[in-house]
Amino acid sequence: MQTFLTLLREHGGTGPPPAELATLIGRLLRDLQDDLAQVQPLVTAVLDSQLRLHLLDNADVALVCAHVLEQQEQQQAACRLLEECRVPGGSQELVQLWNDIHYRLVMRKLGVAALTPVQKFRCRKRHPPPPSLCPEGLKSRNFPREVRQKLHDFASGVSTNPSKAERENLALETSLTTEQVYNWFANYRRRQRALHQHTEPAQKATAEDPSVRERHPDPLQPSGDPHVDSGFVDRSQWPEGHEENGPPQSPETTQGPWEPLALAPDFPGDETISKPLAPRSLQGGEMYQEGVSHSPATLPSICRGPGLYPLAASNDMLDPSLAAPESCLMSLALASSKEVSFQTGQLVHGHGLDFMMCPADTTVTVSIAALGNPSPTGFADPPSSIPQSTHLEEGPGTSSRRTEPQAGRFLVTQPPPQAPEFILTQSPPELSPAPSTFIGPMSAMELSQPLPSSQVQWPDGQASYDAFWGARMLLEFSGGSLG
DNA sequence: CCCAATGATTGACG
DNA sequence: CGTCAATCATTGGG
Repeated sequence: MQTFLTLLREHGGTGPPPAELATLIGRLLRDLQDDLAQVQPLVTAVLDSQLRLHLLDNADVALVCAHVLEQQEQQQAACRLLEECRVPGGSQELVQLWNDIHYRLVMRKLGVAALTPVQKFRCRKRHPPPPSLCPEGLKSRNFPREVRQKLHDFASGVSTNPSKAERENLALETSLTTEQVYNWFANYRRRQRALHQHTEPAQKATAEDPSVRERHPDPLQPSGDPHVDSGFVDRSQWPEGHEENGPPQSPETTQGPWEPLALAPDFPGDETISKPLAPRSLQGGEMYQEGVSHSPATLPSICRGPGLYPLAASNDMLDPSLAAPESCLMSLALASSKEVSFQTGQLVHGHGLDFMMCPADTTVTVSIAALGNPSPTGFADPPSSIPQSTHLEEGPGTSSRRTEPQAGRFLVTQPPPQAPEFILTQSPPELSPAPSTFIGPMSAMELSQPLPSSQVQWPDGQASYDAFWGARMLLEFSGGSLG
């Protein structure tokens, strides 16, 4: 102790270099910080030292010195100290101390013994810590917009109650922890329920469904197209959904197997459809129902016209969620076929499609863009080499967990050369388990049977593809009537 | 300053 | 262990 004091007073190139000295003093100050009587002379010596600025670059030194000053009611001096110290990388502790100092000042000014959380927040806003203490700036507590968008899309497109595997996938995609993903969905479900109990307490049949989207304009869905938002089907509605949740609701009730359309009240669902089923094309940049793993930022715009267009142009990421249980993907397909049957233009990707839920006599135009090279063994096999891409940003602390799901993950940077198109003209949607027969002209085919899931054939009839690795489908329904 | 939105935490429950 | 409800803390915007 005395040694340090003399060292500080008489430092003249003989002692250890300043950085080393700062480390030592920092350690000493830390050890003594609870003993004000002992630490005080040391702090004074540091602050009076010629090496003051060097020493204060040590986080421990700065912290204890500022703390001591603050305890001595020298808040201004403590703040000046924190402003002039240059701790490399900043320090959360120092930021906290900075805030505590200003809390104290505000408390004194207001004459109160404690601050409410909101008062603290205002104080932090009014007195932000110096940049040197937090070089990365203050980060928002809220998740980034893209992250929330992705979670929202999953909730509205796949499930509000994702399985553990799905949550883990989402966590990987969003750089959140699985716990954060879980919390998000829990909050989402809860708040959706609360919202509906307020907005439509009368409509019991539908109000109890937590999956229906809110009516308020969603800040995350600014497209203004209500079609976009209506594509929700809870996975548990379908036979594959094993994790039953929510109030039991028989699919065979008045609404049929389809979920009521929250945002399309014009379509009662069990009535013969009266609206023209004019096929609608996606406009450039228009939002469409999102697949499992694509955030809007990565979604390409679709231009429809004669012929087919690659639906993904660049750096599209395909992820392990495509290999998720069939139920997930089937639900998505079913949701789409249902929703899109009235609001065309749904974009889906997945392992396969099940059109059994389609309205009878519906002509379904399915445009498929393969993200990769079609092969006889699979729709589009993952590229052998994974091109580098900036899409997948490794978040801190996640790299270790990324290993095993990454097996099925690949990135696509090249649009497919040519995507085929075929037309399904579907007979009444009996749930016939009969295998489908594909008879089709060149680039279109007629289906006389419901298309079983996981089986779609290219028009050329060459091969059957059961894995849509990265395929995206644009479904356009027209001319059908509800049966 | 107020308020709504949002993420996290906690305890109860099956 | 997973879910829910209640509640807290934080935040952004009017």
